[in-house]
Amino acid sequence: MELNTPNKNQIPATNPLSQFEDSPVFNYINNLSPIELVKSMHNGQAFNLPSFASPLSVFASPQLSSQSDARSFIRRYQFSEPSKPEFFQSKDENDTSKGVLEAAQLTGLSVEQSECFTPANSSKGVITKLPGEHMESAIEEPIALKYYCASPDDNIIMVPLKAIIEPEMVGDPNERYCSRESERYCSRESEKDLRKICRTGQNEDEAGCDWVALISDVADILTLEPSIDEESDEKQKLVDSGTISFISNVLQAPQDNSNDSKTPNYAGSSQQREIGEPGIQPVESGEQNEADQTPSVFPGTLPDKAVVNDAAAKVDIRGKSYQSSSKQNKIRRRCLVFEMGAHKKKLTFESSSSTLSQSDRMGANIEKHATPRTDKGKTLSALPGRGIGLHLNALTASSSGKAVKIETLASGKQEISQPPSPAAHMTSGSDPVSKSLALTTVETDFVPFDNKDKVMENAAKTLMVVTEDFGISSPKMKRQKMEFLGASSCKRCNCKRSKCLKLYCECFAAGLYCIEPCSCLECSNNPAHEETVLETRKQIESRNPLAFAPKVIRNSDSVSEFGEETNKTPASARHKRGCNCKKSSCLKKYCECFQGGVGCSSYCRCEGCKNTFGCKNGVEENDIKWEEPKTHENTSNLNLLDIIEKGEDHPDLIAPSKDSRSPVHPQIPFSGQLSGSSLCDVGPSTQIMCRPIQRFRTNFFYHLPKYEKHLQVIPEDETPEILNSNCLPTSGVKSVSPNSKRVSPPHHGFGPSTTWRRGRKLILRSVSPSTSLNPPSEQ
DNA sequence: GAGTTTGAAACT
DNA sequence: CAGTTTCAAACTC
Repeated sequence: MELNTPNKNQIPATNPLSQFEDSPVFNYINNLSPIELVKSMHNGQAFNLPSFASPLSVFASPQLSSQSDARSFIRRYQFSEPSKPEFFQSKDENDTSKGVLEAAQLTGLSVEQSECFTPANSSKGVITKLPGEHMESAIEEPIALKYYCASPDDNIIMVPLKAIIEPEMVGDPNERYCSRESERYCSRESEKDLRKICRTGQNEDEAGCDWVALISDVADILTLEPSIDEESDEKQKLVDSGTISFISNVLQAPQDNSNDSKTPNYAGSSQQREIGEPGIQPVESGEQNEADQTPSVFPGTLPDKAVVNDAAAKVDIRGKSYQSSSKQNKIRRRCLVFEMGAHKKKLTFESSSSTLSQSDRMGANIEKHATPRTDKGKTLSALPGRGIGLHLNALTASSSGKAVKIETLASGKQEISQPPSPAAHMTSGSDPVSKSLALTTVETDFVPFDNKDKVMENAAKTLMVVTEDFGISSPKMKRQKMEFLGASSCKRCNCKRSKCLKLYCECFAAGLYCIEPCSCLECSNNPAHEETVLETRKQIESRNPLAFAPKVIRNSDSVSEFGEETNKTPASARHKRGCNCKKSSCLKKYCECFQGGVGCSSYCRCEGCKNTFGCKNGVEENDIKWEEPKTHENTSNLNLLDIIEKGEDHPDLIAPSKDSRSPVHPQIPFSGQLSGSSLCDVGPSTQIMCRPIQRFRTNFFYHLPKYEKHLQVIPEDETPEILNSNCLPTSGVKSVSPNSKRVSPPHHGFGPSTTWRRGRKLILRSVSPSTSLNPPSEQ
């Protein structure tokens, strides 16, 4: 602590007072009318060198390390002004500083700002009122601003999240003492507060909203983080676990993390880099704490990540080789089709945020963050002719589903249950498992594509740990866990000869690049062969515009509100082309209809069909007792079918069938399991975006077969205008294949993104130039 | 995990 | 477009 004193003295000494006046802090203060007068009077005094030294030396924490000097200085510098008057009154500065404080106290905000620059305080100040340029930043980069704010030196100071979501906590006097100790205390408090918030947020819509926002923001940070990760893949993993840990920590009981300033975790290092102070500890320091990282995730890692982003950039500027760009390139891109990005994201978010419940909002938020980020998205979105679509679907969605499912199991109620609602799931605050799972699910959204896989695996592992911790270790559970693990990796192909460039390949068919978990040989379905992939895809689409379209379509007329039963009929959905099963009786996953959880239809040419999901001869499901598989011959009763399907004009608008039958269906292909491919299978190229949160929110689909899971509520009447404009005419295009099989209209390459409104899921689409708008010319 | 079965996709 | 081949997932043991 003694060492710090010289530094702080020296540093300010090198800075002319004029610099202080130009500093953001002053700008900010200037904006505070009460302060303005005082400031003009005492600039020099308030920031003269001696004033910095004394207080700090008194309160400096013994734990201070040289590495944190930079940060210390900044913070000191920030809070020295206000703190001095109250606690270090000395000299003539007193009057000035005090005056500042008093003036500041005239307004709550002023007080917060003027008082010690604790993270909480500062954060609030920043969020509430940002001076000049920072205000702009606030608009453009709210996330960043929430976690750090500019220091006088234009450096970034980490700001705990507490104030952001729970401003009232700022008032804690304890946090206003700006010694090192108190600072650390504040950090801990912030962490606690955040956890607290997370808990309380589950019960409070408003709080929940904030919480969601927080998580979303965190997601942003976390998502971005990998791109600037300077360390190796090993560290990448660390990050992944860290993200999970973060979520876990948020929900778990408060834990101490007193090493905020001392522990050179992400925060410390990044901050220091950011500040660019000598003695800054390299990132390596963060590694030393791999184990500690989890506990410190909150006060440190989170904000750090935010800082790191900037830091990395700045560091690069400074000539340090942190390889941020190369890291970005390292991120594997898996999607073949990409999200449109901001527009869609915004659209989704907005539409969902207005009327949705907390969970809805959460989903929306998460969704919002899940979509467009990652360099992958950036890179690929630029690809011409690519549709808009995010195909993490399977991964995220399925994993979510798994999470939910397992959670239910954890509760010991039923293996494949239908949680009341995602919200309920999230708000069942008393259940740690739920929390953990829920967050795990949510958290997956924060991760970039390939990281998602890793994260999901981590999440799955975490889930396993959690479930085991709670005594959930039955063989069945273990199996489910393993399934979950499998699902976490989304699609995995095992192609040997197709080079993963044919529809045989599930990854390719799903619009995904193959990833490590795949066991394919001579795989060309990777970013390295991007052109080949796209070209091949184009060829396939030219041959069959529906090749990448969802395999299961639903009749729009059956779409209804969630609560309605109108669309619970399997017959309301059908396989795009119908199956051609001969031996499986359409009772195995060989059958795409069965796999998709839909009944065989007149489109099918199956023999000995026993598909109990529906009747291709037009028998309404209502007439079917699903517990008793009903056998029916493949009678191509087109007339009846036409009647039944006259609403098929919206093949891709699928009601979320809160299908009650599927859950009890004796032959549900998935029996609660969500194969990693589930989503992708259905709509890969359909580009239906089933994000984790969506899955999470639509957990009632978990029991549904993979296809059906893809086809969730997309009420046409509620389809956003922007979407409607892109949607097929409601009149629908019924196309008939040469073999008398009706073909669903092409999806126009719309990469639907989904959102929720009034409890229903909307799929937002964007036009993909690559997909033909012409009626499908089914083979 | 190896082998078989199955049916979609691809090819002719 | 029907028939055949190829292919990889699903399934069985």
